[in-house]
Amino acid sequence: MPRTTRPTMDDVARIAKVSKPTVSRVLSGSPLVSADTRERVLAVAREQGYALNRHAQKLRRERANAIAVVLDFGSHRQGAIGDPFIFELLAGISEALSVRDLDLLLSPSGLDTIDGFVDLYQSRGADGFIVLGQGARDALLQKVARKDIPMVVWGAVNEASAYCAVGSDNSLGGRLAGERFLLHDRRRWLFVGSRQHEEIRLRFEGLQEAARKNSDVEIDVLSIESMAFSAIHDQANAYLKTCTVRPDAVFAFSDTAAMAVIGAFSKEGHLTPRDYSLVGYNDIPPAAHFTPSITTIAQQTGVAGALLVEKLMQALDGSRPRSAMLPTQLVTRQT
Amino acid sequence: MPRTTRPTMDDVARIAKVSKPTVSRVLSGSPLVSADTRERVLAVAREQGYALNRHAQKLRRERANAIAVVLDFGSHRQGAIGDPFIFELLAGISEALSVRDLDLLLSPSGLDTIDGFVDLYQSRGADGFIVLGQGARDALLQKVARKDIPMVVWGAVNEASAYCAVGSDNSLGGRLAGERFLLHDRRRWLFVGSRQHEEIRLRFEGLQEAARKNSDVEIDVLSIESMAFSAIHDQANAYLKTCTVRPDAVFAFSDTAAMAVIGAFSKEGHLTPRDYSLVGYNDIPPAAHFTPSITTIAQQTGVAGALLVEKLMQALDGSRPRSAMLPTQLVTRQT
DNA sequence: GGTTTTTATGAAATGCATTTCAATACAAAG
DNA sequence: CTTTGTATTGAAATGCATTTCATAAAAACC
Repeated sequence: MPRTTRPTMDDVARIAKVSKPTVSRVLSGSPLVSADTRERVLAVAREQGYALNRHAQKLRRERANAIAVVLDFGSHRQGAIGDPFIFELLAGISEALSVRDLDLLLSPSGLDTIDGFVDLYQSRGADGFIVLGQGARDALLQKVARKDIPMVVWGAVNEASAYCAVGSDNSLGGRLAGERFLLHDRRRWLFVGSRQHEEIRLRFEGLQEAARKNSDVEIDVLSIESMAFSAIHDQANAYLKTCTVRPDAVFAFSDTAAMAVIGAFSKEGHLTPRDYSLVGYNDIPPAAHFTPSITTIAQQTGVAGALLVEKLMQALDGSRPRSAMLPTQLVTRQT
Repeated sequence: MPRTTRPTMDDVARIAKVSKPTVSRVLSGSPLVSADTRERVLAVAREQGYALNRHAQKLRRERANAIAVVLDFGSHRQGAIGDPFIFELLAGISEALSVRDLDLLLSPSGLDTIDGFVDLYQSRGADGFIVLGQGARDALLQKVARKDIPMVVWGAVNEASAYCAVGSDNSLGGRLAGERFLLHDRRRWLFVGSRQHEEIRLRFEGLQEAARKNSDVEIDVLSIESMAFSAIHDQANAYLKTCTVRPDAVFAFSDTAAMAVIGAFSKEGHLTPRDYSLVGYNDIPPAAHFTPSITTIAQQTGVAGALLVEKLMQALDGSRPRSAMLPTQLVTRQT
């Protein structure tokens, strides 16, 4: 007759004729057990189909062994403007956590208020947080950081900030785009993106900085309201129809947005690279194969996830990791 | 002097002058407490900054309140062929779980063997599993299902399968593509994708089925080895250079792959829609705005996530949910 | 007024592993 | 042969909330 209830550590101990602590030691790889005891215990555990109860373990150890990754799906759905880019970031994080044997809790609910963060943290639901894109909630994150909750953020790097951020040099990205426009003698620039997002605002600032090198340059802004692909497309289309002077340079906050702009503008006969230069952001794979291929700003996605996790580990160890800025690079293509 | 150790339920009980069970009842919203006791307890809990220990709760309740979502990042990195599509699926799942107050454990490690699944399940790390894309590991999943572990899979729907699957009608998708090719009098078809993946194999079968309606049709297969965007691009390019007869119709397993093919072929002067018809898969947002815009098969991403979760809930309740097939649709565009 | 029901609350048992501290056994040293 | 050190192992305390069962109090019924 098969056992009706799962074996516990006590059962294993009894059958292997050792004590519970010994079983515990074996299972957590402690060197304090003799080789044959270890083997005996492992054999019994295996033959009994024993699996240790993670919650008992976490309760006792007083840590969750899990990291919450916060991600604003809202802005990534229906149009996925979030790009393969965020996905790669997530993949990198997942891998880095995996290596450290930490669970990844994806976008737990309730993290739109401090209380949500504090509660999840205090209730030991997560040992730390990785926030992807501070978006428009910088204020919230500042408060979280002040509560001494381990957290790192992907996004705009700001030395004055209370939290540790990792992100690419957005302002440099903007500058690179602007310099390219200058090189091509473009004077009427259009910035596409929402300045509510800190990181995107920095890109805009970089662009402005480049613009100052030539007093003729004028920058207009198309402030994106929805992240949905088709919404951007429509907004861009409407813009072109109503603007007094058509832009001869466009800097879009993402490659996907750039694609939307290309489509919208071409419907009105405004073509790149003929009529305007275009620079996107992120260098997602299709950007290279789009027609025309898209000039863009590449970020170092590969290392980003690992770096975020590394910084968070430092925070877990009680130290205060420094923010880090990853280099960005202009990838010159047709547009 | 501030308390050095977190308050426990006992503390709250003592301060509120009630017993521990009463606090527990209040916190879990039981109707078995009088209104003023409830209020008093909540007030004390708030003022003491009490947060219940989730692990103690999970230990006692004997459930994790968490679902593991398994996702093969490997095939989605460096080129993200996984598409915005998988991301949308994930968003849908995240939301549906959130509503039910379940945590989402993203791709926990070790789930590449049965033991991994069994262990995570038995150790109560997760109450159930959602697997995104059975890929090449159908055999593993069959075994998991036979262990009576609650699981639903996004992918190929096969009635003979031991597990519950939700997916779109892949074979219909293939048929629709084939019919379009027939309509345009295309005879030399090329299928781009790996038949190791069950879902993709079904699309191929659908295509074959359509082909049987006309005896002149010949189908060649470009078997994709890597999911990376540039790898597909290179493979497609190499194919075109070495094939004896150039294809006049291409059915690609994803829109992203379709983009890669368009790029690769156009380099050799082989253009769509002039020289060949092309049908992609997934209808990701950029597909509509690519130049040329891509004809594709649309899946019902919106409901997929919610449906997966719903089926899994049934499985958790002990019933055996039926597999479900979502309709697919041809979206006709330029290619 | 006495009895049955309902409502509200508490005592104690339970879920399970880890860690500290003490004890034993055995080997090395003097 | 005693002393000291080392390697193994175990008893008991600990981490914290939920649930069952029992009890007390209040309300409803005859």
